[in-house]
Amino acid sequence: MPPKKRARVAKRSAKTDKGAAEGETSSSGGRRRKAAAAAETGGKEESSESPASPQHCRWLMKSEPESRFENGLDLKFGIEDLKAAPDQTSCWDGVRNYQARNFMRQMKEGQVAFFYHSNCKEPGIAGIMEIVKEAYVDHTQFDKKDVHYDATSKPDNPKWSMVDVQYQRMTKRYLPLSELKNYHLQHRAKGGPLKDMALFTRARLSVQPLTTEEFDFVLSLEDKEPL
DNA sequence: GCCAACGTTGGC
DNA sequence: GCCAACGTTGGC
Repeated sequence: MPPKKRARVAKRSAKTDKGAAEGETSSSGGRRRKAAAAAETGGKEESSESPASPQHCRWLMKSEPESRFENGLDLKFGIEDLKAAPDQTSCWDGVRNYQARNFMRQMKEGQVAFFYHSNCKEPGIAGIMEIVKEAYVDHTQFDKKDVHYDATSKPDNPKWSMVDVQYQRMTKRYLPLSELKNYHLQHRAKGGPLKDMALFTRARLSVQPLTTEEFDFVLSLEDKEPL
């Protein structure tokens, strides 16, 4: 991903878009590597089981809340940073993984997503945000100074997209990965809403879909004891 | 800091 | 189109 970075990570304030259009899949002419080309088409491998992708409406997006430097730039962007942004809104830039990008392209304004803290002391869900601007060109792919610069992407056919998200609220309590994992294992053994949760079945995906059942169950945990 | 899992690259 | 090598993600 980014020049050696995580595929998640958002940063700075949004509202700065201007990219307007963007569009689709752009599968350019065919010289792309096949894995990439396949991933880029989206639909297919992302839902290997269902020919017609389910149409997701809830999401989970990962970002690192603790400082970590790359090329002298801090990748830190936790929920507190989103909350502190102008209008509590930010673009979610820096995603450099096709599946994650494709999921972002499916996002609709008004949908909600969990803000997940990754690669930190205690990974887990910290809060909830709302998608306030649908997919448009991620400008950082063209910025040589940016950690997520992608020399292979050209302005006349951008590879990467981003969305804008707005802080909604913190969850009533932090929901640690360890707790979610306990439920996942439990549900996998005896059945339950988290049995196929992407956080565990596709651990490296930085932008992932949740079914409403998964989302509601996870959210119900904020009113329960830490387990 | 380690390293398993897995996505991407690129030779053939 | 296969697949080994390589690079990244992210928990622990």
